[in-house]
Amino acid sequence: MDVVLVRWPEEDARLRQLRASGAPRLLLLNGESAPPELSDCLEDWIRLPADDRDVRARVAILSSRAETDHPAPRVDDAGLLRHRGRWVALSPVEAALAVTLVDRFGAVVGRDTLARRAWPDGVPTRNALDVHVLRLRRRMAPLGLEIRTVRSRGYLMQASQPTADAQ
Amino acid sequence: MDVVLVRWPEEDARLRQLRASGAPRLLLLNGESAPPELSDCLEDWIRLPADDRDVRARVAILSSRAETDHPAPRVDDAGLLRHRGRWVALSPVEAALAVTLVDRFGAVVGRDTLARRAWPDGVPTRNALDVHVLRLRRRMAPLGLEIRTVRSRGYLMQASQPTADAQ
DNA sequence: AAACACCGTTCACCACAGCGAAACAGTCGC
DNA sequence: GCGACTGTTTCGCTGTGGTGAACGGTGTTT
Repeated sequence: MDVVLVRWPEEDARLRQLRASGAPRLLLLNGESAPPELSDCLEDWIRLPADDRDVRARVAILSSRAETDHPAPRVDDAGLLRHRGRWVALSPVEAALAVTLVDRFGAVVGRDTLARRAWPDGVPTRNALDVHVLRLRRRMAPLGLEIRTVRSRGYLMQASQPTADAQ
Repeated sequence: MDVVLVRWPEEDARLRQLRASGAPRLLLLNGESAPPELSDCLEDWIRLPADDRDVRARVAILSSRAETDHPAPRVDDAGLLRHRGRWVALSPVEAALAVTLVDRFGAVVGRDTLARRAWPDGVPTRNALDVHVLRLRRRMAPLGLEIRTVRSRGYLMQASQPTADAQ
């Protein structure tokens, strides 16, 4: 994934956007500025002037973290679910569900919440949600995303990983 | 948490130990060495000679990551027991028990306290609590958490002791 | 020391509810 | 008409919570 270079503190507004979008970013410190407070593991900084190798090394680290760490997908305005450079097209109902799940990526979303977002005027059947979640699951799988069921509580979207559940 | 400073590449052996132990570490690059490949988010590097502010800033970042990366477990509002980036879903009864135990993480919680939290209107059977503690134990194990029994006192939740089978 | 009650662990079993998945059917747009 | 989208039914698996019972360790009583 591409790492965005940000002059700091000059481009502070742009930095906020990048943080919100989750893109990996490298802050380029000019001269005597105080070191920044990093928001997460997808952010790093380096003081200029710097060895070109060092800049490239930090960019490479951020890039690899963005690939393997906690990548947050997003649903664009055309209903495309994008994740790690790839995408799949979603149907309207699936997009509504995906938006809600991505919105709370990594956290549980109740079935009733999902149902209201997908069918504001009332859920057709008790099983309709299950079926659409099933279809969404199959669409998302190639992107390395999965929807985990939390029984009697709802669903949780996360990056596919063989963790957290064994017996 | 204390951040360990490592001269690199001189102290490579020591670095391996630190990586295995999970301690946060800052690599001090001497002169013209090529930048290292970082193993995780608890590792960072800086090229010497460096501004003292910069070293302190990177130490501070690593330290705060170490704090927030290995906190006590927590039970989120959906009944998920989260610990060190992983999670397991708990049933309602288990969640009630886990909340109480996490609340006093590392300290003993009396059986009566647990029973009242799980069944405010009275415990169904004499060994109902035991059975649910057993089930909770098995669910938590993959997270590296365990419940120790303190005879005639209650139970205590803590991180699993290393037992020859770890990852 | 043996017998005993107490406490906790673990297992097997059951009834029930939530959810998964397939298969089918109706609708809409190109 | 074809394919995509959606809704519905049905079947069955699995998680859940409660129960009884067997097992074992511990401290007390006789």
